[in-house]
Amino acid sequence: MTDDDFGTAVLAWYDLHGRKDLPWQQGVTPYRVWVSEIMLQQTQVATVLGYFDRFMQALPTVEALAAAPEDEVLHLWTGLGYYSRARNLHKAAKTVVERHGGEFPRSVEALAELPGIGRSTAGAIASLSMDIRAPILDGNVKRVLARYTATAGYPGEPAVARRLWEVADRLMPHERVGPYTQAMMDLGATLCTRSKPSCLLCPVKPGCRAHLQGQETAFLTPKPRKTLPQRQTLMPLFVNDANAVLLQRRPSTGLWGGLWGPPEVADAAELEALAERQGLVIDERQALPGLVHTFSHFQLAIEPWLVQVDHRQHRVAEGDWLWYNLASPPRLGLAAPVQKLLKRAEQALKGEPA
DNA sequence: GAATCGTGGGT
DNA sequence: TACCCAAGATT
Repeated sequence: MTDDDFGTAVLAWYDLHGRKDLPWQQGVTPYRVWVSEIMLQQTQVATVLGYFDRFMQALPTVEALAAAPEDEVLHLWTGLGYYSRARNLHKAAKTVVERHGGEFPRSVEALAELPGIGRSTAGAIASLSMDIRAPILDGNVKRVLARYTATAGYPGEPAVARRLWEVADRLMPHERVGPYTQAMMDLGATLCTRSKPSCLLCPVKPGCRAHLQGQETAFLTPKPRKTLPQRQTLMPLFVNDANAVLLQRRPSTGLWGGLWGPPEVADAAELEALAERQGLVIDERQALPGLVHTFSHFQLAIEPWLVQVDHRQHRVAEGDWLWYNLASPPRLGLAAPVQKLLKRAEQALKGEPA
């Protein structure tokens, strides 16, 4: 197959078998495509389906997003993970409104200057919503191209990535760039899967070096793994008589950046000291069942304590602290395990067994 | 170049 | 079960 044949075959396959009914493919605009692409970074389509429409309904335009409080944006992102994506999205929206008059810049280079938009996401936005010829290189496309060219090596290595970008650029047609971009992702997602690829149905099988060698699953080279470090933390859930839990805004960098959560302490003594500092008089406390959460790069053991405090004694927390009312929760960002903890605290307060 | 950043699904 | 890793970007 020639390079031209590749694009032609991929597009013909897309017209018959590509996905055209995803929410962000309806009423295509740079804003909708941008939000979807950010949500889809390292996140499966099925997961994003539960977030995209709700986000768009709450913040239909880049102006609405730019004007929204950060807590609202993080609230809409709650449970989706990689929360810096949401903060960067918010920041980029403000830039688009304030510096570009509410219009997205119409080049990959300018798009990639916005926070949270790298080369691949910029290529996706440009090709899908602006008809600009710019390739993408996400997990799906990496796999398709690594197999098609039998490119060995872990793509995290810059030399391998550089080579795949060259291939991506060389094989991209000059017409119908939007459908082509969508087609490449669909090909990787539905046919050229990590295990058991459906080569029989593949439009570019005649030119696929990996298939010709019978070595499809030898690509991609997997990421080298290390053993997960273990961490441990104590999370006191201070509850007042109104069934509100004391939460603290976490720093914008690091784990769960910008979200709200229970304070973290190393031991019981530190818990006492924290209560003292906040003017909280402890009525009673009990340990709730522990929680072990596995992240990509470490494992965290959370020991939650339910600590009921005397409402007549405490003063209202301010600044980075707030009382989170379980009955009427405010709109702010919570990490998934924190949501789980709050639910657990609510049950314990109702007297239900843990 | 290596670490960091979440959560959920597939094998 | 224990890994792998998904429409990656940033530091």
